[in-house]
Amino acid sequence: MASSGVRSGGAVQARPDDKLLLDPDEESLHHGGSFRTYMHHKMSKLGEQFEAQAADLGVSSRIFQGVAVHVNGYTSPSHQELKVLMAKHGGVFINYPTPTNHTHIICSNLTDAKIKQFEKARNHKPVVSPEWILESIKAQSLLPIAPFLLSTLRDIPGQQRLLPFGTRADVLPAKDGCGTAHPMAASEENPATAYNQPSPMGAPVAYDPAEMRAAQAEAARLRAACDMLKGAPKSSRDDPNFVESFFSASRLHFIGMWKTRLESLMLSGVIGGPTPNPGPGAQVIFHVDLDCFFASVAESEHPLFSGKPLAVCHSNNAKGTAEISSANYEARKYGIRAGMFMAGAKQLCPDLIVVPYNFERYQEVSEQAYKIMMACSACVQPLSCDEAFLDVTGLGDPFQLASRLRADIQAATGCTASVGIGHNLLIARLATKRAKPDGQCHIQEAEAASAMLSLELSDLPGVGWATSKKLASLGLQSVADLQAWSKARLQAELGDKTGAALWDASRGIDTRRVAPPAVRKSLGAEVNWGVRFDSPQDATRFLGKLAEEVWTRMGAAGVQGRSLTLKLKKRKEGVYNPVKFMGHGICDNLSRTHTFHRPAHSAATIHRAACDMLTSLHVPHADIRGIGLGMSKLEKVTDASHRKGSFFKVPAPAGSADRLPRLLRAASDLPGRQGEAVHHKPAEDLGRGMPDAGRVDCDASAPSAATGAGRSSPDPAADDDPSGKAADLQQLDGEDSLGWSSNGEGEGREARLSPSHQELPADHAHGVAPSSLASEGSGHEGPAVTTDMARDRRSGLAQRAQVLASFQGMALSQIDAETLAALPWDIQRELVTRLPRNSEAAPREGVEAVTPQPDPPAANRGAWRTPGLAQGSPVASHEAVNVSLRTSSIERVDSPVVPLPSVSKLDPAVLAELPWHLRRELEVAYGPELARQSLRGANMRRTGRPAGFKPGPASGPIRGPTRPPSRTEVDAPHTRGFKRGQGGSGAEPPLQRARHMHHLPSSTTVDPRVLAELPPEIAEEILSAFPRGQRARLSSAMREGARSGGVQGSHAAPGCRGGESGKTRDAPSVMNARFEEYLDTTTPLLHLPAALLRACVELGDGDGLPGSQHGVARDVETILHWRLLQGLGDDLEGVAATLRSATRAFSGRGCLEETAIAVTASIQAAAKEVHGAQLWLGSILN
DNA sequence: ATCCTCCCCTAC
DNA sequence: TAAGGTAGGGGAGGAT
Ligand SMILES: Nc1ccn([C@H]2C[C@H](O)[C@@H](COP(=O)(O)OP(=O)(O)OP(=O)(O)O)O2)c(=O)n1
Ligand SMILES: [Mg+2]
Ligand SMILES: [Mg+2]
Repeated sequence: MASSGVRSGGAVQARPDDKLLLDPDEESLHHGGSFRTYMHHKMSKLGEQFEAQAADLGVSSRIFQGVAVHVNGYTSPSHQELKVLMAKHGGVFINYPTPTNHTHIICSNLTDAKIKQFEKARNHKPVVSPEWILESIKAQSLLPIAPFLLSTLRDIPGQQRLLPFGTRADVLPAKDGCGTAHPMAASEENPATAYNQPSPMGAPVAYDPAEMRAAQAEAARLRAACDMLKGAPKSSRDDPNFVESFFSASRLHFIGMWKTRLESLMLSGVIGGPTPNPGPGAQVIFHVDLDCFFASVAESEHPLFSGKPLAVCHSNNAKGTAEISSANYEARKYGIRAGMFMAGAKQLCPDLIVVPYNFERYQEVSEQAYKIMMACSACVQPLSCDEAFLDVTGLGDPFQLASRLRADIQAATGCTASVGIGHNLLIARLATKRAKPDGQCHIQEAEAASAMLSLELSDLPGVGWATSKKLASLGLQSVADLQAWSKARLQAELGDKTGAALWDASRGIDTRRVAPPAVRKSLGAEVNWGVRFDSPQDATRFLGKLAEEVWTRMGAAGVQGRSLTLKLKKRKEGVYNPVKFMGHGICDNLSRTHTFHRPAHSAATIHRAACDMLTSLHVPHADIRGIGLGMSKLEKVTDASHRKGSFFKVPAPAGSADRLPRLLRAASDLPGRQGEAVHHKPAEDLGRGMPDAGRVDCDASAPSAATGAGRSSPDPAADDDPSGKAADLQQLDGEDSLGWSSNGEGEGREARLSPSHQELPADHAHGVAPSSLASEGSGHEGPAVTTDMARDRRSGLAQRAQVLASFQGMALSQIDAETLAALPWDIQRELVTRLPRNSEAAPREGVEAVTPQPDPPAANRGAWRTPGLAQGSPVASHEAVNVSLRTSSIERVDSPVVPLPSVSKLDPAVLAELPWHLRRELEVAYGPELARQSLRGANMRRTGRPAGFKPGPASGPIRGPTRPPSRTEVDAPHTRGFKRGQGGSGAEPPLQRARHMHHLPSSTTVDPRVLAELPPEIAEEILSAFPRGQRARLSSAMREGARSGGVQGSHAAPGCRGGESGKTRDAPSVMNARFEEYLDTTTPLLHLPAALLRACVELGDGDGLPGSQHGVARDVETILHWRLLQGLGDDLEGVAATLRSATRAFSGRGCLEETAIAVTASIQAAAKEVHGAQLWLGSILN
């Protein structure tokens, strides 16, 4: 199978962290490694093991006293055997070398890669063959190493790398299979690849003192000018906006969120989307990676730095625990690595130049590099901000292509990139290692197998510290060892997948193909630095921030989620002082997951569930060192409500035009403001459809059902899927949103934004608002300016807030791509992160390909094939890949947009009662500020609860004693619902607010047996809501599943649906019409009793239900709603009866009976409220 | 067998 | 002083 990297999961290793217990203050600082730099721990741990082993074995001599060997690569005798021999004879065996912990390197055969590796070591040690050990033992004394030195290194170190023709080993046809003979030596074409004098054996040359002083001064200036950490409070204790300020300065946050940003940029057209992979067969793969990316950016902007040891880091404190983010290759000669503490780095190189981060620039460079890569090949798989796979099969000579690519990247960005070339992803990736820095390397298929033998196990992608250790414990030290094991044995030891992946990887086998970024499966936010809580309320508050963050990101991504995970780091017993300043130190990691049976629908919902989980984990607040929230079981937001158009952006049809404004006015006490309606630009609107925004379908004949466009001419009878549900359901398991489609027809239909013909006003780049929708009082109660904006504020860039405000309420797709591209980086980022991709309300004008673009595949696939562009600038190349595309914008110019009042003007109570999709819309438009406002509403109303209702904890949604972890938790939430129904007759506030729309359960979650038990007309209604294929499947499953005859005959086969339903007329189409009606009920709040909805929500959230029962719970809810649709909404007893009958259907299968009973009671109790609720709502709305 | 939860591991 | 995030793969073990 695909051997995408080897991973070992589940293995409970003794982490380096765990053992520090030697040191009461956890890891000891003088080791100089970061928490992530396990090397030291690894080494001491193994040293201990060794000592124990030696003791066991009994030391038989002291021949190797004072000798510490590190065995490199495959040897004979084996790694393990040498280890034993050393142990027996008084030597030390070092698994993980540092410049100082060993005296000799033992090695059987030298490869280029190894030489390179040795060269990089600060003080290289003699490299000796294993015979030295064997012979010494034989002689019973330590023999001189001279005769055993490996010949290649016996001469002047580094000398053998000076190859003829003055070119680097990695760009030349080389003995080691590195490089492909090519007439155009890279050195000619690209000076960057020309040989650079390396300092021999990595011993750093002396630097010019004057230059060095100048460089240090420049670095100091940069650090002083960097306001990233200036004067900011530093922990959760003292910074109320800690989450924001932390993220804005976190490098790991930056690289972690990068993919999300790229995806959005692709969607928005700023960066073109990728195209399908060519079919099966031999492929040529590039792995492109910028050299020491962050450091390189600094070097390129300050040439003074080049050639001097440089690192990117927040702090220059030579005793500190700030982490190195990236070190240039000069610094690496000293052993400096990413992740290292500054203290350790300065120890290795006191003259290290330290520069601060420049995230804006990294983003720019990354984008430029991606544009160039996509111009090279349209088939690009992004891996990270500085790294991607390219499929360049059939695009010409790989070596030349790579040279060109690297040259272009360097020309455009000032940063060098290296390219690994191989016949599969694994080989390409390994080749990059050899190529670096600033080189390229082609490992030919024929030499791949032998190339593998020169690798360390940890060179295999996916083999990290724990896996190496595990393998070592199995006696596997080298790739050759690995190859000697059978796949079955590896699988038995390491698990099925891991074993197979290792087996493949050790042979250079990798069946993956360059692929589009997969649909995201989870989304989370966590903070494990600076987290210190003084009270449980602190923790709860913090969780609130995280909940908002997660909720906001979900909105930006257009997803909902059903599974929430809380992650906690709990200070380990006995560890009080993390070595790292404000770090988490040694912790136990805990997590708890909560599954909603329907997607969480507000920040408050998320917060509440999170608080419950926090409580249930029983971690004292003072012990919490890290905390995070993650959402999984994601679904694209395809709710029917979203296809109805947005109240806030759509030109309201006559008659209904004032509906929402009125609602909003009621909510905000603002006078109507239609007069100030904004006319935003008729820009290219790429994102029409909701989830598929990125896929700009040029095929004019393609039905736009998915985008809801078809609904403008509703003709239920004519359409088998009038409700559009089919489209929705398909989207749920839809491909991706980037326009990669695995069916190759994407060729020639690949659509990108054409550069706008409208000239962008120069001011745009300088932050002048493109629209007049500036919020009044954009001062402190202005638009939601979140997370990264905190930095801007501190920077005094208030202007940015205005720019952002001007985009408020717009969808990404509505913003002209050039406009977006011209904006400053962080504004772009903010927009891309915070705005919804699409305006659900966008007028449904067509997107037409101006030119059909019957591009020949090769041209479309890039490689600068486009005539006239062969020498073009990268930008030109990029444009060449674009397919001209224009969006006709009918009536857009005149579309009035309802202006949004400032958040603080919104009445939380009204917010709380809005149908969730409306609230969601507002939240997406406003950003997290609105979520906060909603939260206020929820809390406010909660405090107003009637006496007798069990109050929650003082300051937050934490509830009392929580459910036991495993079983019988089923009744906890239902009990809650029941109690609420009983006691909360009057003003009992809804914790979850009313929603009027519901997902139809996916057909796979509708149990046919349940359907079969239902009254025929209900079952029929439900069936009819599914698209034909699923309907057929369900109904046949239903017929088979139904044992008793009653329902059997009443459901016709798909073809003659309704024919036998016995119900006089064309039942389905009537029902469909009803369904349409339902969907068109834009303000169901007016029609459905709020209390009833609330009761549904009680059931709807299904807190804590075992996953297997969620589908059933959904069914119950769906049924309830169908009954409401049938006009039974006022007949509460009837609804309750329906529910009871559904309950009967479920009972005996051991689920939900209690739930249903509880909800029924709840509904009955709620009935009393209905009248009052209607009056209340009515008063609000009029 | 398959799913679910709670981890662990890896990569950037 | 200093910003140790994010997402996916995968295993163990229990529930169904
Ligand atoms: N532990 C890490 C690893 C990476 N990065 C950031 C800084 C890097 O510059 C960037 C890219 O990661 P790479 O692994 O590609 O490392 P470099 O590009 O710095 O070096 P190389 O030349 O080895 O690719 O990600 C980081 O901050 N911390
Ligand atoms: Mg890199
Ligand atoms: Mg990289």
